[in-house]
Amino acid sequence: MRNTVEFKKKIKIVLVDDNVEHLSGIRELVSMESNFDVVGTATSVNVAMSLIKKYRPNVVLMDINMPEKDGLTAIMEIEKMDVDTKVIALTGYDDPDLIFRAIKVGAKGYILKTMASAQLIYAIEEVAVGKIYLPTALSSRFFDYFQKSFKEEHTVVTDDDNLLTYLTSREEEVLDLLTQGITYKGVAEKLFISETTVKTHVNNIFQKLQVNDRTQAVLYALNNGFLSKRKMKLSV
Amino acid sequence: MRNTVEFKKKIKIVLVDDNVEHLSGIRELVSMESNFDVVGTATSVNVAMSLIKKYRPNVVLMDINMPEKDGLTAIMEIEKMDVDTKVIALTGYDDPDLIFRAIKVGAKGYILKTMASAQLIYAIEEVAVGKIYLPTALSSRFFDYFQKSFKEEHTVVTDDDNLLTYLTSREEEVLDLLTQGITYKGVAEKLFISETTVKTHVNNIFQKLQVNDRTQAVLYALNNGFLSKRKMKLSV
DNA sequence: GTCCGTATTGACCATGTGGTCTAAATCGTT
DNA sequence: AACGATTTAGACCACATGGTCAATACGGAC
Repeated sequence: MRNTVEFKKKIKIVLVDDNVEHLSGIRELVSMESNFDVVGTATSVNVAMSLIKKYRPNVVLMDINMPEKDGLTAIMEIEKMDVDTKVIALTGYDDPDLIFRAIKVGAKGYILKTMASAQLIYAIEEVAVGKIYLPTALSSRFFDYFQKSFKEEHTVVTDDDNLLTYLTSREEEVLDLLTQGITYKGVAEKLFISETTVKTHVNNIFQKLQVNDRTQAVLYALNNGFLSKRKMKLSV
Repeated sequence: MRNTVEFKKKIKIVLVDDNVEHLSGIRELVSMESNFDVVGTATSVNVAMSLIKKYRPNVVLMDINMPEKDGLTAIMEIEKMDVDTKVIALTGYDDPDLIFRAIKVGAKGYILKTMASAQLIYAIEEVAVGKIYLPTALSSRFFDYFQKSFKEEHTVVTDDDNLLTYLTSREEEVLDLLTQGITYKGVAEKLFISETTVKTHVNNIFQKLQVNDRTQAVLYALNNGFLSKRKMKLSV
């Protein structure tokens, strides 16, 4: 298994950590692998970015507990560069929110500093070939967090006393057009009905949604998952 | 290890699959475990729901490739019941979108029918004790999909030609109030300026956002991450 | 000091919008 | 056949909204 790797190019790595001792520690550890090539190290995000632009490494090990310029925004910037450089987040804390945000901004791996060195090596190898690596302990934290954040969104949208449910289908059509910023006249033309009729519908919508102008109606619709409804019917 | 389990209560399981043969196959498989107790099986979501309400199982194995009432909506409903019943999605396909949606609606596990039976047993045990179980192969699919969907959102919001950037800070304040559905008079009172001034600001906003009424302005603001901006400054 | 951008305010007017009342045609239900 | 809900439509009115022009005041930039 390891032999096949020998034939490939070495994995180019850049290390980023504001703590110099950590940096050399990690460097020593990573350098022990014969197919790893540490092309640069940095103690600040700014230096790291220029290193990355220069060497185009395969993998960046990024400490995300740095002051000044935050490690997360650094990951975002690297992602925005749209190059083939993968970032593994490195930190001391297994805070679910931090894990979630790191993955969200594009980290391809997340390793705790307390984890065994073998795990770090393995993560680098996996990430280098395009996979995403999250230790099981961390991935379950991630999933928990993910589901919770979605459950909150749900309870808001799926609320039983959602006034949108009182709308008739025609009123929904009209509201749909209102949420696109269309005037009475525009709606009337689209639905092939008179402007007066549109006004009647709109007034009924206001009554049912307990608002008194179109902006509030649109806001209510958007905040209560009006757009999500038709999506649900097709895809969930 | 297994001995400690013996002292605990058995894990109550409900199986749901529209294919009767699959159903009996899974039942046979699951029943072999001494600490599993299959309290019911169903070939339709409706029957399944009443079984779940009746027996309050610890785990539900749910085939999500069923016609008529979809398995995913079934999971949503179970979640909405807010009971301590965990659902493991069971399917033949490792479609990333399907995996993502299943987890999104609250599935605590996702197993392919082609996977080894030992994996299913393990998944049930893990999920029963409150963990989330996704085989590595599937979790990497999930993460890929997750990051892609977020990357798309990003590119929209971070768009360079975002007209919102042309607004002055005062105009942003006014727009902020507009996105809450407040009238000229209301805005004037909140900002301690005259109604006329508000109108001027609003007109300038329309010019800059290239729209011609407040609804469209609000929609533009919402669609281009106006609200997300202040959040970002604090939390990313 | 002068210029430019921003914030402020007033006046005027056309039109869009919201509120209310009435009423006809249609459709499904009882 | 009768009823209720929905969809359609007109009339009328008050007021909010959007468009335009002009003017003052303040701050920073050159």
